[in-house]
Amino acid sequence: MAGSSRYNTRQRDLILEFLQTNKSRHLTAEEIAEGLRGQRVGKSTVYRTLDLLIREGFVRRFFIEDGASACFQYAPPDGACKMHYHLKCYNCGALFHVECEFLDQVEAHIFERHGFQIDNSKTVLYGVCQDCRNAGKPD
Amino acid sequence: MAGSSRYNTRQRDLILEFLQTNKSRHLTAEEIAEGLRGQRVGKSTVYRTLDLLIREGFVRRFFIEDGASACFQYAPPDGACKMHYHLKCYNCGALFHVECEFLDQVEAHIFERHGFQIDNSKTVLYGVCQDCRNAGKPD
DNA sequence: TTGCGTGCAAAGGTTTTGCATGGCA
DNA sequence: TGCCATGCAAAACCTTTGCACGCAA
Repeated sequence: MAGSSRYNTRQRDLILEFLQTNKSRHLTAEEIAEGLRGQRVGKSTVYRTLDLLIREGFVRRFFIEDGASACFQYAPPDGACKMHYHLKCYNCGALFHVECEFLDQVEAHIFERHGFQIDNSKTVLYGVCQDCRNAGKPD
Repeated sequence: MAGSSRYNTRQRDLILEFLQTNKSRHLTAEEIAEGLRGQRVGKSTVYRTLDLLIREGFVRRFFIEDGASACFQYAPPDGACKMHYHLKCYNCGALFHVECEFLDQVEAHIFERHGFQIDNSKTVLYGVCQDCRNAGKPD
């Protein structure tokens, strides 16, 4: 279930469970390792397992505006996150899941008119969320 | 012209010129340094100059799907790239500049309906370009 | 001449890799 | 038991920083 790899291990289950529990967030490898502190999961294992889960399509990797480190998110092929776009506030870091027919139309339009097949599983739209705008412009 | 910094230096001119010459591409710091090889431009200077140009609004920084390194692109505040979206093929790396009223509509829609202000200067739509699709699915 | 900008090298942070050991099947 | 997965530490990589020197104004 956790993937088609040969063995199921305690560590892989823990990592996958942690990702599922936090499926609405973008997590760094550091945060995952930190969240599993005390449960004997090495950081290399976190990276290796994430690579595995990405290859198997259970996890997506994003590169966030800050740049330093990659972010990961649980998003199985048949899950809800397959079908929608992600908006990321670069001020507060909040992540929004938007199911929007406009975006679907754009996807179709870009495909028909410009010959480009957008992959929404790899795309994040950056901007500023309502709360941050209300709180005053970020500097 | 190259920015409001105190001094204009040979290195800064070279870097800016290289960025302008390649304005349709996403360049890594490495590629910029490489492109100026033999012209006595240190890599630290590339990074420092890019930071400066970003702060001054002449250059944008992107974080690309491959992940390892950041990409930079010349895009002055009054330039053409201000007004449109970028499509990046994650198979061949090609970058497309798309001016599309659909995208503007989506931007407006997301803003009105979802309260989120998309910043197209930070957003890149990932997918597969026509040539790569025609050449057969990437693996 | 002044002091910012540069280059080199070292430091800092993230991710990958090598190798012996542990644990799943 | 066989062999994949793990953990540690070292390596690899990108980016930033410290410091003395060079160069623009």
